[in-house]
Amino acid sequence: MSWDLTSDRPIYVQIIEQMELKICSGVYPLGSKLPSVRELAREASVNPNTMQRALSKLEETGLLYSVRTSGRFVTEDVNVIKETKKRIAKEQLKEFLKKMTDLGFDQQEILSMLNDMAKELKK
Amino acid sequence: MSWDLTSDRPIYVQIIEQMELKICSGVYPLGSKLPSVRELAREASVNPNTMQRALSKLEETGLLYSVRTSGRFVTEDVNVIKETKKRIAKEQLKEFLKKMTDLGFDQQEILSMLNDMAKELKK
DNA sequence: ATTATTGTATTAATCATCTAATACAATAAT
DNA sequence: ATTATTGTATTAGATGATTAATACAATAAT
Repeated sequence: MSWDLTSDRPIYVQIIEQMELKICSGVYPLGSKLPSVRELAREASVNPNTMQRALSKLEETGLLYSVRTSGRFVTEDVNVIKETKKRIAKEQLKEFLKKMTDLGFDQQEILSMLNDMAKELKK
Repeated sequence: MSWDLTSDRPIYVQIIEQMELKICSGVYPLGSKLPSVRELAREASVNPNTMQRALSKLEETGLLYSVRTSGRFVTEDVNVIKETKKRIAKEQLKEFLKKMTDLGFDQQEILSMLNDMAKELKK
């Protein structure tokens, strides 16, 4: 498991987002058991409290649930995951389009640049 | 002039990015004089020190320059602006594509969703 | 000449995040 | 029964961003 906590945003927020991504993409499968808070904290090289904070937030949105003394699990509800995926995608699209149009690019230019970049990344 | 400083990133970083955007898109034209540090701070509802910090960073990248006691100006070098615009666009494209592919979308899906969102925003 | 405005620097206080060090209760594992 | 592991809670300290309150030097405006 890899963690990239190098951005200028709060660490616990970065953890939330990357955990969401891992769940949506199946790195942590539906209903599967997560490593313990302490283990995850070790993995990510953060304080257990920080990891705990992120995980608690993820329970509020229904993506995780915890069984006291047994462990923490990914939701078994496919819908929650689908909705999360949709929500994130929409956020990303909106943010990206706003920034690019603010920069002065029109839709055609954006699509063209996107194709170029996709090609470049495929290499 | 409008400022959106509501994200979870450091305020001075948000200012830097929005200032870059305003310069690249011509809100602050080539060679034009900016409002004073104090005035900009008032506009953005931040402490003058915070604004000063952001502006100093923008000088390091050559986008602004200051003439002591006279004021602060946008660079007259078109190239600097062009390069900045290119740099930001590339960053955005890369970040966006990574997140979307991490989420599990393929290129075709991404393009399709982008078109949908563009239509929706145009309304 | 005087005044106001400019960018800049300094120091202290405040606030949120993060770390650190524990502790507790519940229960699975032994 | 005992032990180890689980999630959770609490308190204190460290760090960095932000605000606050000034101060200074240079010069444009008057």
